[in-house]
Amino acid sequence: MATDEKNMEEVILQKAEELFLEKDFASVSTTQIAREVGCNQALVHYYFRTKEKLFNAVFESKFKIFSESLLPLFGKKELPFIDRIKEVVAGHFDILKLHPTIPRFILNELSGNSQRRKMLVEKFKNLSQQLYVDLQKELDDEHAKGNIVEIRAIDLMLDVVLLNVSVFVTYPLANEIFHHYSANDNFLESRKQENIKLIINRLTNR
Amino acid sequence: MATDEKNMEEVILQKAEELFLEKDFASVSTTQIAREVGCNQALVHYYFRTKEKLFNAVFESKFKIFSESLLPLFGKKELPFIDRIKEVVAGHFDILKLHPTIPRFILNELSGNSQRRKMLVEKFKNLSQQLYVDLQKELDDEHAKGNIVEIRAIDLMLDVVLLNVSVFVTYPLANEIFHHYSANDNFLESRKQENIKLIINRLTNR
DNA sequence: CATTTTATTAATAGATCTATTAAATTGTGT
DNA sequence: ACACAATTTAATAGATCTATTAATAAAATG
Repeated sequence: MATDEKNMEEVILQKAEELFLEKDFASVSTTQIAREVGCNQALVHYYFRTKEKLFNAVFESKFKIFSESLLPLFGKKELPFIDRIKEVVAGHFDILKLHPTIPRFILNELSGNSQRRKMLVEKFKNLSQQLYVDLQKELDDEHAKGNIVEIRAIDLMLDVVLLNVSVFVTYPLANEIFHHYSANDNFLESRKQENIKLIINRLTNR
Repeated sequence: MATDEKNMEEVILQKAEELFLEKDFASVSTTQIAREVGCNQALVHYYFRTKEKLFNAVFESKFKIFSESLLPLFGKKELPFIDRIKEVVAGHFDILKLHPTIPRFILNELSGNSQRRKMLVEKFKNLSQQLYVDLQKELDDEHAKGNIVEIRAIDLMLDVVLLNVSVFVTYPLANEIFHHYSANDNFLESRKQENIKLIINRLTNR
C-alpha cells in the first residue's frame, strides 16, 4: 500500500525479489506481483518484457550478493593467521545473516538449471582463482612454521562455505529444533561460534 | 516406454517422485506426469484425486527416508567412543549418498510451508528426544574421562547433520568447483573424510 | 500550448493446468 | 457368455497465466 511514490519499475522489481525469494519461479505469477504492487499486470511486462527476464534480474542481483559474501575469504594481512581465519568465518557468516534467504534461493535455482550452473561456475572460478593460489601458499607457510596442520585450500574453503551456508539453508527448521534443546540461546550466534570452533580445531589439531 | 508392465498407480507415483525431486510442486503438472508415464491425465487423478495428495505421498515417503538417515546417530555401543562417532558421521553420510536429492527437496518444501514444518518438528522432537538424553550423558561421561572436550549434544548433532547435508544440498555446484581445484579426486569421498576430521577434531582438541 | 514520448490500463488471444464426468475398455467371478 | 467392478480414456468446464495490442492518461519537450 502506498508504494506508488517511487518509480514503478523499482517497486515491481522489489516485490518480485520478495516473492521469488519466498516461493520459486513457477509459484510466482506476474499477475500476483502486479496484484500485490497494486498496478496493472501488463505493466510488469512493459518494464521487464517476460517473466523470465524479470526473474533473471532478481537472480543476478542476488547472486552478486552471494558472490560478494565470499570476499571476506580474502581477509586482511594484519592479524596472526589463526585470528584472521576466525574473522573470515565470522565475516562470511555475518554477511549471509544479512541475506538469510539467498543461499537457498541460489542453490535451488542452480540445482534445476545446469545451463546457468555452468555459467556461474566459470564466473566463480575466475573470481576465486587468485584467492586460491594465495591461500594455498599461506597455508603451506603456516604449516611449515608449525602453526597449523597440512590442508588443501579447497578443503578449507569448502569447510567454511558449506558450514556457514548450511545454517541458513536449514533455517528455520534447524532453528526450531535447536530451540527445543537450548531454549534460551540464540541459534545463529551459537552456530557462528560453533563453526569457528570447527574450523580452528580442524586447522590446529595435531 | 514400456512401463505398463506393473500396476499404474505405482508407475505414476514413481514418475511423480522423479519429477518432484527434480523440479518443485508448481513446476510439475499432472499433465506432464501422465505424458511421461504414457497414460491419460485423468488417471493420475483417478488414483490420487488431487495433485496435492500426490505430492504429499511423495513427500511423506521422502521425509521418512530423511528421518531414518538420522538413525545412525544412535550408533552401537561396542566400539570406543571416538571410533563410534566416526562411524556415525560416515554412516549418516552414506545414507544421504544413496538419496542425494532428498535433502534439498525436503528443505525447500519446508521453507515455504510453515504448516508442515511445525508438524515435522514435532515428529522429529519425539524421535530424537531419547537419543539426545543418552548422547548428552555419554558426552559428559567421555568428557569426565578426559577423552573429549565439553560439548552440548545439540551442537554435536547439528555439526554432523549440517555438515553432511550441506554436501548434498550444494551438490552439484560444489562438486564442479571442487573438481576445478582437485581434478583427480572424488568429491563425495573427500568431503566425507573432511567432515569426519572436522567432527573428531572438534571433539578432541584441547 | 501543441506535440511527442512515456507510463498505465483494459481487453483479450492463446496456452496450460486441475479436476470432473461420462463413456469405453478391460478384467473377473459365476 | 453375462453381469459387474475396476481401469482407462476422451471431452470438457472453469481457472489461471503469459504476453500482446490498442486505447487512454500523464509527463516531458520544444
